Amino acid sequence: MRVTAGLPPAGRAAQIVAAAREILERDGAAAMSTRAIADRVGIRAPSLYKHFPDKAAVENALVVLGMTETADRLAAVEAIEPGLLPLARAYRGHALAHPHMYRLPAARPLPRHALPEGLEERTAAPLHRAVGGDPEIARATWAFAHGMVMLELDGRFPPGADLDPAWVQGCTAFEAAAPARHRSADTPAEHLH
Amino acid sequence: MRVTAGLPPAGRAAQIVAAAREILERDGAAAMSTRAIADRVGIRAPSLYKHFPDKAAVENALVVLGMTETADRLAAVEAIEPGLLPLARAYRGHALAHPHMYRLPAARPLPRHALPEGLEERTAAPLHRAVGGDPEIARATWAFAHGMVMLELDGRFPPGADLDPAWVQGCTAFEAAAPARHRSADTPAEHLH
DNA sequence: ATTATCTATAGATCTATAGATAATGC
DNA sequence: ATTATCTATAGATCTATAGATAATGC
Repeated sequence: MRVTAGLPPAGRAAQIVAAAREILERDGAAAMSTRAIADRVGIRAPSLYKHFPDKAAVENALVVLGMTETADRLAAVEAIEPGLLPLARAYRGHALAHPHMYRLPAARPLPRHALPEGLEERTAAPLHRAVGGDPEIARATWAFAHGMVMLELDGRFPPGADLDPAWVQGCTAFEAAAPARHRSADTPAEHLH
Repeated sequence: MRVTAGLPPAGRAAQIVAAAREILERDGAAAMSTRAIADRVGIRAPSLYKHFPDKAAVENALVVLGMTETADRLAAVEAIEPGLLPLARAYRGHALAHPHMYRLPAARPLPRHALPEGLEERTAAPLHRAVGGDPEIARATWAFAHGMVMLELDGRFPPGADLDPAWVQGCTAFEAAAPARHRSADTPAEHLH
């Protein structure tokens, strides 16, 4: 009962982050005001400052949450079905399912000072492995995936266009360029210079 | 003299767009308030509404300007030195030189209703030609270039990283996937399925 | 005694409209 | 007569602080 009614400070901070997340996911970053967050928690906006030093701290918590979930999801996909294309599909699916949670850590400068040690690397690791460890190709592939997601989220492709072929083309092209390592049988083998 | 002192309405609208652009390029979209624009023109903010129905109309003029300049630049590069890599370098250079002007038409939903007929297609045409006309590869390549630019602008790559190799890798990969057409001699020819 | 919360409010914005005034063009 | 401009201001925000009050934990 106590737990349900008046939650302790530690739980309150978690409630605030959860509320911020719900507003962010439903209405976007612009709607995520301190007042909107507080309303959802059932307190007044100034009370937030007893739990977080400022609004950026709440946002940073969401960034960490978003990156962690992405990292977990990509790692899970990698474990089940290795390869670039499955990873890319999961990446796209996750971003489209949570567009605002995607934008927060991906489409803005990253608050690196607020991140747990190693999270950024952990998020990138499955992609790095999928392209055979080449950092240049990993960057190019990341940019491709990020660009595809952003252009789709911003409605920049023709309305109703089937974007799957473009994803396949991109993944195929980068797989072909990647150093052969655990390459699946149906991928054409070719020389690299 | 008359021209320099009190410009006619038509010129005033152009002045407003120019002022908005200068603020946008220097301080970004958030700084481009109606008041900041008006200050720079030397009038009061409410006077803007005699020349534009609302602030969005001024922004739309900047979007058209940005897209037109990008289209012109890419067409010029294509005429001088055909190929995907020169185009990509020009694209990157233009975006880095004018980051906020890049973001306005590229990193937000596009106000298509406010665009001159054919401008969107004209901007995309050089890239389409550079990848041999395949629309899927063109989309993938566009996404790659946009992603590279956005990640660089948002400081998402490691600080001080040399991104040129990633651009080369991406362009090479997509050129290899593109249908052979005016392909340069040093590009490895290979089959497509 | 400490902590969480509240009310009240500072202090900065923003876009846009209403209505008055001055300047320009027939 | 029309047009551009002005002042004044509506009406909505925003984040964050100050200081009072209530509740909780020794």
